[in-house]
Order: sequence, then C-alpha cells, then structure tokens
Amino acid sequence: MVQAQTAAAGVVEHLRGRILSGSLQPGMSLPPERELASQLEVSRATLREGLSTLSQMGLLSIQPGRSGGAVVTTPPLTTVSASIALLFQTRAIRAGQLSEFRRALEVEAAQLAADRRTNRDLEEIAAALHAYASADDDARAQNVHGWAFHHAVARASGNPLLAETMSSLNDAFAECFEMLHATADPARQILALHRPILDAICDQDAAAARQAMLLHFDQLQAVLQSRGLTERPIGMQATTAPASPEVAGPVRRATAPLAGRG
Amino acid sequence: MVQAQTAAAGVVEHLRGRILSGSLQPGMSLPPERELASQLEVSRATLREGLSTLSQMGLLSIQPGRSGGAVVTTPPLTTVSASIALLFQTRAIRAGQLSEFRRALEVEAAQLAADRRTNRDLEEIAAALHAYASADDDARAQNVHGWAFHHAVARASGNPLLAETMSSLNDAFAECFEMLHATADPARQILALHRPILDAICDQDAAAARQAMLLHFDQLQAVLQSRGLTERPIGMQATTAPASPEVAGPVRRATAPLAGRG
DNA sequence: GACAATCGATTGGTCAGACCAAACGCCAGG
DNA sequence: CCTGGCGTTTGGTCTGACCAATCGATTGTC
Repeated sequence: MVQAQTAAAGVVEHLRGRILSGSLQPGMSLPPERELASQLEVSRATLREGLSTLSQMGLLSIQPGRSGGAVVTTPPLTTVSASIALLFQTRAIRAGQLSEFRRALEVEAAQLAADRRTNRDLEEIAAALHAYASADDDARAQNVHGWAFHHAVARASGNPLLAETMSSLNDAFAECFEMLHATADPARQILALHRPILDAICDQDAAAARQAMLLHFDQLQAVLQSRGLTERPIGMQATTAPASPEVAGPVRRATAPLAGRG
Repeated sequence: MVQAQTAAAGVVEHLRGRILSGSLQPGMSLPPERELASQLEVSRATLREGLSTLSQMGLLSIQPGRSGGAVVTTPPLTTVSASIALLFQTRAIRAGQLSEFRRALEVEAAQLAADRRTNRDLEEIAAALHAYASADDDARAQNVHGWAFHHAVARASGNPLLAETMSSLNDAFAECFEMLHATADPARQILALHRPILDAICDQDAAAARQAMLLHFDQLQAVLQSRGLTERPIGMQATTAPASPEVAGPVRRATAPLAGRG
C-alpha cells in the first residue's frame, strides 16, 4: 500500500477516501480536531493542514465554534469553475479552444435531449427562448436568457455530467462568454439558430437537434475566426487588484474583528 | 476593502494577488517559510496553511530541502480535471452517463485530430495501436495500450482542454473504465474499431474520424446496455455500508521515517 | 413555568519554539 | 577535474499554549 509522501497528504488521502467510499457521508460531522488528530496519530497542526486542503476541495465545511467538528459536504460546482478560472488567469487559453470544448459537450447534449426530454424540459427550453425573444433591447437580459436556453438544453440531456460541466464553464467565463455571444450575432440571428434546436428537441429528432446545435457553434466559431478572436487568449483579470509592495506587509486586517478584547 | 476572514486566507489572498498580477512570476522563488512568515507577520504554521492551499491550487511548488523557498508555478490543467473528477465522484454518476460524456469529448477530439494531427501525433497513435495488437494475451497490457490510443487521439486534437479533461476522467475512474473496456469486446474487435480511427486521422478525413470514434462508443454503449451496466453507479457507490469503524487508525507509513519527536 | 441573561465548556484559529530528515553548497581529497 | 564528505539551509512535524466565537446549561427574573 502506497502511503502519502507527507503526513498531511496522508490525512487528506485518508479522509477523502472515507468520504468517497461513503463511510463518511455529507452532513456527518468529523470529530473535533484534537480528537481526530489523536485518532490519526498526527499533530493538530498537520491535521489542520489536511483539513484545510479538504475544505478547499469542497469536501469539508469548517466553522469555528461549532459543537461538532468539520462537516462533510458535497463539493459545489464552484470548485470546478474556480479552478478553470484560475487556469485561464494563469495561462493563455484561446477562445477557440474553449468554444471547441463547449461544442463537444453541447452538441452531444442537444442530441441526447431530443431523445430524452420531458415535457417539463421542453417548457423550460421554450420559456428561455421566449424570454430571449421578449428582451428586445436589453442586451444584458438577452445574454441571461441565451444562457438559460443552453442550460435548459443541457439539463434536458438527462446527463448531469454534461449539464454541470457546462454550467461550471459558464460560471467561470460568464464575462468571456458574454463577449463571445455578443460579438457573434445580432439577436435575431441567435434566435434563428436557437429555434431549430428547440423544434428538433420538441420533435425528438436527435439528428436534427445535433445538426442545429452544431450549426450554432459553427456559426459562432466562424464569427470568432472572421474577427481574429480564435487565438485571443481569454483570461479574467485578477479579481483583486493587489497594488501591494514587492515585499509584503502584514496580511491581516488593521482593525481586527478577531483581535478583540484580548 | 474586504480582507480575508482568517489570517491563513489572508496569506492565500495576498500571494495569489501578487502571482496573478505578475508581481510574482512563474519560476520565481518565494522567501523561505520562516522569513516569509516574518514578512507577512503571521506564524509559520499559519503561513504553511496558506502555502499548502496555494500549492494545492497549483500556484506554488513546494519541495523540501530546496535552497530557495516555494517556487511559483503555473497551475497544470490537471487541477481542473481533478475537480471535475471529484465532482463526479461525489455525485451518483452512472456508467452510461460517463460513457456519454466520454463520447462527447472523444468524438470531437477525433474529428479535430484528423484536421490537426502532426506526424508525431500520428506516430504516437500508431504506436499505441501496435502495442495493443502486440499484447496478445496480457489483458492488463491491452488495457494500458488501449487507453494510450485514446489519449494519443485526444492529444492530437490540439485542444488541451479536451485532452486533459479526458485524461483526468481516466485517472478518476480507472477501475470503472477498465471494467467498461474489459467487458466491452474481445481484443480483436477493439482493434477493428481502433484501426479505422487511426486511418481516418492519418488521411485527415475528419468526418470519417468522427464516424469511426462514434462507432466505437456506440458499440461500447450497446454492450453496456445489453449487460445492464448502463445504470450501474460509479463513484460513491457505498451509500449503505457504514461497516468501517468510525475511529480511524494511523495515517502515516508503518515504518515512520519521519517520526518526529518533540 | 416561561423566558432572557449569564457563565462555563467546547472548538477552531493562531502562535511560539523546538526537533528531524532531506537537499543544497562548499571544500578537501583523490 | 571530479568526487566524496560535512555543515547549513529548508521544509515537515510535534508539543503546548492562548484567544475568540459558539453552544449549552445554569441562573435569575417576570
């Protein structure tokens, strides 16, 4: 049995294993740090390093003062979007690559949606389309509803992997996608591209749905290419402007809510 | 200006800001922990918790014994795929859904690979295929080389998002995939499915590559369905077996080479 | 008896100082 | 020049302690 390189990594491995295996289920509480450290035969500092990592992965929720210890949670979708966002902040991912990735997921989703859509799915897709059409002048609302359309289609695929991955991408690149969509086509053209998708899914015509979604993305990529945006690196600017000096000062607050009446 | 809730989070925020803003660039070394802790006016334990988080995000590479401190790095693509994989592991995903997800990615990848493959890509794909063919009796080797084939195709797509996501899925569900492939077809049949993919990519015939890969997955899914494996959950399967003891044993290696003594 | 204020216990967050093991760098010796 | 050892540097871990926030029970009042 291969053990972790460090004790802290061992803690992560061990607890993650127990969570993923179902031995520790979401909602359950871990023992307090002192007790858990004793159980795992590591110091509390080492344990905390591991817990911190697990918390950052979204597997644990740690709150001070709680009676129990850390609470096992299900990682939120934001963990994926956060890592994607970080990735794009730190390296040059091109708009074309992102578009290709979306195409892979969404074309497949549309095809599956045609086969499996429930009436409720259909209603949601149609509602998004209508909302889009109704938001004549409001570019912002159009964007929201345009996205709702894609999400509804993805959900209708009945495959949460596809739907959630796409959702994560959206969260991560809301602004970027906004740019893509906004520059892609005028609203009428997007409507003309979305409507056939809805129709095909409504008719349960998988091939047509696939083709319609494919057309949508081909159109998008064509526009990107014509404007030379394919190679444009997308990166979100740093979320917080640091403006810090080269050598850091103190990291904590000046007037601490934590540094109370000690 | 909102500051971090905890000092450790403050460390993360501060250093991440400096990295994303370019003040700290990949390849540069941070000061040693003791010194950096002093600069940021936090204890070394707190600093370490922050560094650990940054390391887990892929922004830092920490190695013991180095002369300098932690090295600033560019997050690898695997961070994204790892979080996606974790997402899937913590939700009940069915084998059929996973197969669909793979199909979405790999069919697209095959299509792109046909357009973009370099000669080197081609060599790698061919090598994997030949290795598979040569591993007549060794099911284990066949599995490895079968995967290498798919990976090579994905890499040839020229889209790291597709390739890496697929890679990480493999890492996350190695056992499951093994099951899928192993039960899918006899080796000869897999060869018969892989070879047309290589041929199409070699000929730069995107449509044929897409079709060949699609056929491969349709075949796989047909087999899954025929054996009733489509609905088989993967990931957090053990929802009803809390048999393992609540209290855990030690986490570290048995031969504790690091056994500290205070 | 019900409700609110209070006090103590529990728990996470942080700190300080110490030791160990591995890697690095220097220098003597071949 | 290369190579081997040896001290230094650095990360990894431990112990024990203190603070602040929260929870829960106790207490006091209406």
